Amino acid sequence: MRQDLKTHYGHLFENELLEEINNVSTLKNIPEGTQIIDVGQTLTKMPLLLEGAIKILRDDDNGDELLLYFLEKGDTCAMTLTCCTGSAKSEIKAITEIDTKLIMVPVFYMEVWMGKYKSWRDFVLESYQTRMLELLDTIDKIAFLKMDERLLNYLKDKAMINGNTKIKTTHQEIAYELHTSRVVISRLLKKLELQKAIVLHRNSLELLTL
DNA sequence: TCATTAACACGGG
DNA sequence: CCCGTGTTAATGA
Repeated sequence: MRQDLKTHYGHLFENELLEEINNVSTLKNIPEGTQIIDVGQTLTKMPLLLEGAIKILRDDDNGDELLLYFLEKGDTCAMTLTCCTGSAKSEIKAITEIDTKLIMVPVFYMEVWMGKYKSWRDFVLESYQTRMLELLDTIDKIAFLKMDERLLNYLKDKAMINGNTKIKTTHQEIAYELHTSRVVISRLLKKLELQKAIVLHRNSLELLTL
């Protein structure tokens, strides 16, 4: 784990901090499609991503969901950052998008390191800033883009994260994450296929334009 | 006009 | 058969 830390966070944190992280954290390998955090769950550890990707979803009252953004390597969970003091509950749901390797840090150390290490403070603040911008970007898309543009955007994000233009998903799953109905997704996907932007298969599709 | 809902047929695993 | 997919008709915003 020490080597993993060095590789992914060595350029951010000084050796002393890396050593502390190493001493108090646990390394986890989490398979694709695993729910890591649920709404209402109390957060006791904060994740530092080494490899893989996690999708962050917001649940509404009816059990409907909406994709907020993806976390990739080097990212951390902003939700954890906001409720590191006390024992606040999570407002979001986190599910691994692909196989993911991450380090879990007990939230107790978050505060300690905030005062002790400038590099940690900078990292937390910058993460917070980045997540905020991602959120704004998502809000912009929901507010100003039509569903067909959002769909294409979503597919490109997926392709980017998987490092592959072949995307393994169903129309229904896309519909949930973009918060619309499957009929719409099916129709739009069909349209994209006619435009030669994608190729449709069962349980997967392939992106042709990047 | 366009999204949603329900309903149905098709077909692959 | 079960489920994902493609399509349509009715309804509503």
